[in-house]
Amino acid sequence: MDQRTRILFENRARVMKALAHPSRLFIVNELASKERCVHELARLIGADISTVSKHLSVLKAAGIVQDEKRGSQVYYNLRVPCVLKFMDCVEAVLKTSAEKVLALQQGTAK
Amino acid sequence: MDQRTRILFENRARVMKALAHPSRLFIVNELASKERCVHELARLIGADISTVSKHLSVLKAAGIVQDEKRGSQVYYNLRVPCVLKFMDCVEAVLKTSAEKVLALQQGTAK
DNA sequence: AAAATATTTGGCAATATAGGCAAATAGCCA
DNA sequence: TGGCTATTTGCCTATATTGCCAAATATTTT
Repeated sequence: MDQRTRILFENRARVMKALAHPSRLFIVNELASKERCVHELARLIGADISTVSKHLSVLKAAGIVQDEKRGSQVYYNLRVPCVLKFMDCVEAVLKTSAEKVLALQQGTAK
Repeated sequence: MDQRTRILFENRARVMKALAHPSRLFIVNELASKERCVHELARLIGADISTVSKHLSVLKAAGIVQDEKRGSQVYYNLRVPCVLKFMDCVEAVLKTSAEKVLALQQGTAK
C-alpha cells in the first residue's frame, strides 16, 4: 500500500470512525428530520450535556454536521444527508448476521 | 432514548465500528474485486500477518466478510457488498469538508 | 516424522476513546 | 451589573483498540 493509498483510507476511516458510536448515530438519525440544539439532543439521549457536545464536535470535525449559533443556542444539522443511506446497508448486515446465527443454531448452515 | 432504541443503535454502531479503520476499509475495497487469503492482504497492506488476521476477524464478527478454508489457506470475501456504497458518501463528506476548509482559508465562507 | 507454509491466538505495551464533573465562556433578560 | 440558561473545554479515570512478537494449530510436502 503506497503513501497515497494509505492517506486515502485514513481519511475515509476518520469519517467512518466519527459515525461509529451509538449516540452519534442516534444524533445523525435525529438531525435527519430536523435541526436540534445541544440540550434537546442531550435530553433525548439521556447523557450529560458536555458528553453530547463532544459527540457533536466529533461529527462536526468529520464534516458530517454543521452548527449555527442563534441566540444562546447552537443548532446542529446534517451537512451530508447521504450518511443516512448507510443505515439500510447496516441493517442488511445485521439482518444477514442474525440469519446466519439462527442457521448455525438450527444446524442448517452450509 | 428507551432500551430498544439504545440497543438498535448499539448494534448499528458495532457494524460501523468494524469498518472504521483504514486497513479494514482497504480490505473491504480489495475484496470487492475478488476473494483474498490472509497473507495476500497482509502483503498488500504491509502489516504483520497476525495483525491482518485480527482485522479480518473483526470484519467477520460484524458479519461483513465470510471466510472459507481451502487447503492451508483461508479465503475471505465480502458477505454484504452494499458496504462498498458507503465509500461514495464518505468521499462526498471529505470533498465538501475540503471545500469548506478552502473557503475558510480564502475567507469566502458564509 | 520433520520441515515448511498459512493462520490464529495470547500477551503486552502504547495509544485512543468515552463520559462525567467542574470550570470557563457566551448570550439573554431583569 | 447580576443572575440565568446554553454550550464548550479541561481534567481525570475507566475502558477499548491497535499492532507486534511469540507460541499454538493446521495443512502440505519431502
